[in-house]
Amino acid sequence: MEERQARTAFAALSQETRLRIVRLLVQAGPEGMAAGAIAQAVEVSPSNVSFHLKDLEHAGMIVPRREARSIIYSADFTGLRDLIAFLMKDCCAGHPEICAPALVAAQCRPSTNNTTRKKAHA
Amino acid sequence: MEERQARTAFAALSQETRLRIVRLLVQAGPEGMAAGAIAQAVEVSPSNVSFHLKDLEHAGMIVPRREARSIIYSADFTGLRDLIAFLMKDCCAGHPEICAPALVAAQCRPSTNNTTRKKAHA
DNA sequence: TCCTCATTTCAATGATTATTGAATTGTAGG
DNA sequence: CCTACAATTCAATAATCATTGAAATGAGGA
Repeated sequence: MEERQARTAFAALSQETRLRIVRLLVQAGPEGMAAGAIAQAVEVSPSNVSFHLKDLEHAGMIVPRREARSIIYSADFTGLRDLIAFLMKDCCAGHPEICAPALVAAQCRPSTNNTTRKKAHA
Repeated sequence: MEERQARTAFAALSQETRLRIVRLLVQAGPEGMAAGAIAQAVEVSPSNVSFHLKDLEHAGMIVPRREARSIIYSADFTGLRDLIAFLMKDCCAGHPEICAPALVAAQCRPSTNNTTRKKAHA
C-alpha cells in the first residue's frame, strides 16, 4: 500500500458518518447491506450516504455489488488489513517482539465490550 | 475507546506529515525520537512539527517524555491497538473466523516490502 | 545567575471538506 | 413501453484545517 492511499483511507475513517458506515459493514460481514438500508441505519439522507459511500469505496474500505435494484456494500477486509499493515510496517525496527504483545488484542474477534483492557496472549 | 476519540485518531493519521511521524515512531520503537530529530526526518519547520505532535498526542497516537533539554516522543502502542480494536469490533457479527484470515497478516512483524500481498497463515 | 538552545504558542492566510435539496440516471416489474 | 424506485450527481454554502514566521516559554550548562 502506498502512503497516499493510506492517507485517503484514514481521512475516510475520520468522518462521523463514514466511520459508522464502516463499522456497521465490518459487523455485517461479507453479506453487506444495501445503500438505502445503510442510510436508514446511520440516519442520513440518501444523497449524503451516497457521497460518503463513494468516498469509502475510493478509499478501499468498502466494495459494492449490484443485486436487483439495490447496490450492496460490504467491508473490504483486504483493504482494512493492508491499511493496518501499512501503519505498523517495520514496527520497532524489525523487533516486533517489543510491540507485538500490545497489538495482538487488536485482532478480529467477538467482543461485546472493549472498554476493559485485554491481556495479550501469544 | 469512544467513537469520538477514534475519529480524532483517524483524522490525525490522515495528514501527510503526521502519518510520516507516526510511522517513523512506530519503527523507532519505545526508544522514541526528539522533536527536533523528527522535524529533520520529516523535513518540516519546528513550529509545524510541534503543531502536528500536539495533535498526535491529543489523538493518543504518541506519548511525550522529557529528557534533558529535549522532549522525546514515542508511538503509543496501546493507543494504536485500541484504535484498531475499535475499528474491527464485533466483526462479522461475532463470527471472526470469516474475516480473521484476512486480518492476521496485519500484525506487527518485520518486513522490508509490503507491496507484495501476503497470505494469511493462521 | 545568565545565556543558550529546544520547543511551543500565536495570529493570519489559503485551501479542503461536509451538507443540502433538486434534478438525473438507470434498473426492473406490470 | 412506461411507471416506480433506488441510487447518484450537481452546484452552492458553511465549516474546518494546514502553514508560516515571529515571539515567548522553559530547562540546563557555564
